[in-house]
Amino acid sequence: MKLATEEFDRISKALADPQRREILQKLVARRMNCSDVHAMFNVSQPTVSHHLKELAIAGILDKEKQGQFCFYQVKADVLSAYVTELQRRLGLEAIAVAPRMK
Amino acid sequence: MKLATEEFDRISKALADPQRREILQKLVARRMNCSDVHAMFNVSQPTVSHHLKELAIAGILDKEKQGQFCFYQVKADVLSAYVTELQRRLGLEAIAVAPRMK
DNA sequence: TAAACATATCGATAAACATCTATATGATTC
DNA sequence: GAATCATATAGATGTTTATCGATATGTTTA
Repeated sequence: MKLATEEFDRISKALADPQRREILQKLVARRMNCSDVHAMFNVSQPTVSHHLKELAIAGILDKEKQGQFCFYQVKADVLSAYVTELQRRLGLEAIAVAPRMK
Repeated sequence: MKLATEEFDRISKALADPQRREILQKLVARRMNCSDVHAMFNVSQPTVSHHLKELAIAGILDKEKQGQFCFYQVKADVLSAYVTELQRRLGLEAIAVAPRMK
């Protein structure tokens, strides 16, 4: 998977906010819905919703509606492609990067 | 080299601006001074100076004064540490990441 | 020493953005 | 169907930030 420059920059921006980065890290550990995430941080529910949306728009979260709940989970392949592209742009040799096993 | 969270976040922010990212990429290719960089982009000299400063503060550029010139070059070890830490936080297995040979 | 050059800083401006409260929308339950 | 719960949207606010022109500072050259 090859990321276009706009996608790459969008992801970089999505990762640049510490609050959003922390939310993302929680979702790396496990798939969660909005209120699960909300319960983990001292920010309002709309703020969480906003950050999840940004991460989803950037393409690194998958959004899945189940009844009244809305589950978000990381797209490991996109994250992997991002890191690979980052290494390329930074002139770092990537010998290999693979998604962690479940 | 292990990056603290503040250093990590600072680097993430430094990489998040497209203009700054492009400047950084030029410096990955070769060490340059401020006016060399300025000549490559359609932004003012103070803007270039500002971005270089941000990248240096984030710890990913080394600043070396030579007479009236000021050379900047990437710190490959810091970039490498950043990518490794990013992989860790994103749950991606890094099999190996090494600075490119000169 | 004056002029030219390289870089940094100052102060201003406009845009982006993180956050909030209030509210709307949609799904479940009693 | 009314109340409750989950999530999203709207609108406002304060902060950060990318950018600029003007200028200061320091270095080289004529």
